[in-house]
Amino acid sequence: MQPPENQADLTFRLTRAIREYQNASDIMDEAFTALLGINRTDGRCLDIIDLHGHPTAGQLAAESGLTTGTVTAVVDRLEKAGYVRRRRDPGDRRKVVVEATETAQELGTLVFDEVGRLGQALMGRMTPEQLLIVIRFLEVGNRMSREMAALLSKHVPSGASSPEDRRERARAFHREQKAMVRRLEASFGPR
Amino acid sequence: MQPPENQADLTFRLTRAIREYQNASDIMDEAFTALLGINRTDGRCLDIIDLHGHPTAGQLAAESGLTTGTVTAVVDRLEKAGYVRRRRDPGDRRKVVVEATETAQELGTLVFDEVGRLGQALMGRMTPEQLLIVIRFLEVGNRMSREMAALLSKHVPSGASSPEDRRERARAFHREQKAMVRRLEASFGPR
DNA sequence: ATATTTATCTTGAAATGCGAGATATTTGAT
DNA sequence: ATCAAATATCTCGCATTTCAAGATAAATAT
Repeated sequence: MQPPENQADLTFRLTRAIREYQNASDIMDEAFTALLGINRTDGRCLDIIDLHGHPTAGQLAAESGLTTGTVTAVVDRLEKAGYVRRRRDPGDRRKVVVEATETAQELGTLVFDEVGRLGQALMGRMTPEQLLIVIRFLEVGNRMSREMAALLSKHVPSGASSPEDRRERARAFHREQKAMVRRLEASFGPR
Repeated sequence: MQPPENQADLTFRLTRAIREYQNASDIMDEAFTALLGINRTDGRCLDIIDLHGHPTAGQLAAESGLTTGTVTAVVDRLEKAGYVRRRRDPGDRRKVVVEATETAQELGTLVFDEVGRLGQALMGRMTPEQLLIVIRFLEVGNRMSREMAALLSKHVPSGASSPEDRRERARAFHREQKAMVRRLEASFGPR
């Protein structure tokens, strides 16, 4: 019985699976995007629209990291392709609400509902305890990433910047990060 | 004790955590990309370069879904920014091998090593059995996604296509997908 | 009532990506 | 050994996408 080595192997294997998860879902999204005949950015925005229900153009811009001008063009293209429509928000007529059409939803269902069913089948074979283990792992990981990203954003230069400045900023982030890591690690409880 | 409802809640919660995982890691990548002062595509390619060690330009094109001409421009920009360098493959002088510079690696380490440490700390608090549950879940999910994506790619039109054609293709995919789902579900074993 | 802020769209210019083709290298056939 | 065919990357003209400044309309604050 060699728990230390076994643990290390499993840790490595899990790290790898996590990293590959991102890649696998990217590939699926790309294929869907290609099926719809839209470009990568438009596909990303359509996913955001689906995930958020019916965001305003501004919300879409914020979520996607694109400028509002670009979002106008994205929505124009998606509207032309028949995948979204615009609606004025009745409570604030400055705002344009963007929603997915029935066409987009139908295609999404055709492509993703069986994946979803398969996922349900997989989860259906797991005990509540097992589900909770995975849930906790992912939820903690999500929280870690979000907090780290928020902190890192504070160190991003607002305009042009030299390589030396970037390195200094990365160092400053690293120092603050260590404090955050200590706090988060403490929240994990005893080892 | 209500196992059916509890199970459904947990399943929903896990589905949600999975979907949010993708978003969380995207946000972290975006922040890193912004710190480096490179655009989204260049950041994506730098990630591929890091993940694959030192891909050839052609491999980078295949992984990224970009044309080789575009990859040349991407590598030009990354090289100019000091994050990658080109090297001729001594065994085949047609091939250009692209590798990350020490600068890129240093910045990557500054930004990601503590996240990695935190991940290790989280995993260090889990038993081998718990690790295995998460590993299996992710590895099965990764396999599902990859196989689905490969099948879906076969239904992507090779050029311009009408909305009706896209719908038909999605339907055809759906039918073949069901057979695949049955096979994959059978591989999960008894419920 | 007026000034200020907010939300989206327009526009000119810059950046990015595609696709055809050029160039160099390697592989396969004779 | 020689030549044809295939492979790998880069070049180039053009198309598409994105940015940033500014315009317009609507909502909020004074």
